[in-house]
Amino acid sequence: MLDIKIVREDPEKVKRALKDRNLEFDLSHILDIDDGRRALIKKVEDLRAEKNRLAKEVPIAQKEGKDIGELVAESKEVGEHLKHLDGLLKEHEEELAEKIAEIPNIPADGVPVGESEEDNVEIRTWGKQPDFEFEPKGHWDIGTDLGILDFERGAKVTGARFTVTVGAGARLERALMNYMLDMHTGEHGYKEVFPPILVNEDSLFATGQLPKLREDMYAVTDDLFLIPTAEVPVTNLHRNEIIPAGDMPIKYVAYSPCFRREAGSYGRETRGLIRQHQFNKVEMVRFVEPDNSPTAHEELTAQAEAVLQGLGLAYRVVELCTADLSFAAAKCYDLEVWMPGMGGYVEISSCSNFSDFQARRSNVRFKGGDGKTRYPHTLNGSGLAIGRTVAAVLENYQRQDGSVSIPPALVEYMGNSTIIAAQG
RNA sequence: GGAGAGGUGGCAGAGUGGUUGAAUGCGGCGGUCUCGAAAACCGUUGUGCGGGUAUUCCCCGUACCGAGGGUUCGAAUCCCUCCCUCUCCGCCA
Repeated sequence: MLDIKIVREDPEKVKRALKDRNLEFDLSHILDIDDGRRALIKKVEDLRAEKNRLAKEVPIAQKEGKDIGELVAESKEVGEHLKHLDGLLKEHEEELAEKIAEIPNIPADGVPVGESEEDNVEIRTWGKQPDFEFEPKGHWDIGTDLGILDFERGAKVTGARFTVTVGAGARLERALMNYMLDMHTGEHGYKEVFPPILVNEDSLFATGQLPKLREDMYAVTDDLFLIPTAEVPVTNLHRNEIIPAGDMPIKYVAYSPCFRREAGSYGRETRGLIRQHQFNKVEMVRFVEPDNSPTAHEELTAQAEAVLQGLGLAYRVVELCTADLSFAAAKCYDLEVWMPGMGGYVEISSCSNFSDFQARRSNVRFKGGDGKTRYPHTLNGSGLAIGRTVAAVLENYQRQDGSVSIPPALVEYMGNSTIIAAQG
């Protein structure tokens, strides 16, 4: 959520941001509501002051044995007027809150302006794409042939885009989860949390999924939703809190399953593990002081990259342009892993700086060293999406005989196996 | 799911209609004292919004005692709905 003061004081900046995102938005309407709202606040508070004054006079007059009839009558009159204006004010405030919640975050300075994902900018690449002396297979074929990915039974048990991992496949999923969590807790200083995977609407509003992306999520009974990412529960851990000075910065890492309806995406990347309705992910979330967020963002991105490097997977880092930036993000790097079987790069991590956008929506503040209360900046990044990592390992480490060698870093997590052979 | 109790400032804990943003204690911050520290004593102690010839320290108004409504001239105090916590029972991985 943007600060209404910024919209009021620097509407040109907001207009530019919206234009860069290729959005049409009527700011003048918002400013009109805000003007009306502030005028009403003044009137309402003056009336309230008057009413408070009268109410205080009543017991005094009573003590002095005076007639309070006139005071009461006057107070009643003020009360009527107040009630009317208060109702109007409430309407203004609700409309303003609704409108301002629909404005996306302002892109950070330096974010490339673009019209579509075509305009994203490659920042760097890492690693060497493996050479094969044979035609590399897609991970769906590798996994199916080895008996470690079962797409058909996943579809039977639940439906399309649900997959069962079996034997060494299931173990690989678990190994990756532990490998990533161990790295981020052990080497990068994150505190591990294991959050609820059902969240309420307030939490989804705070991180920016609601109101816009309702259709992309699974709603269950009791007004709860399955989380699309651990970002939601973890970022909401401190909703409506003031973080004490000594507790900043905060670094959380969480494993969670993620659920996405992927409404409207049918037909795109449907094969294999790339676009599932349920997948596992390890997510890093940070709360930092505003000045530190650009540095923290680079650091967080490097920490996600460290996982790919540890696994020996070639990848590239792409900075999203204004058109591709998500609603709440001010700046975002995508990590795209090389998939030899698919013959292309696939997004495996998204590392974003949300500036104070989510903090405002969730009303998280922190006490600075100077004793002032301010909004922190929030950041998060996948470290990594596990399903896609399984796919990447299978494709990059496949061998001519159909088996898959296990990346050295994962051997200890795979019961010291070095190879995945066909399952019995 | 049933029965009961309860949600007050960082914490503990008063406060059942009247000048209460809220006693008291602890904690925190500042100071006095001390070579220094402790103790003692004194002072101070939240958040949001609006306004102000205040714009890195201020002043005025207003709101906030789980949330939202209601009664009243006036509500932390009374009424209603919801949420949460605790105890006991039931059920249960």
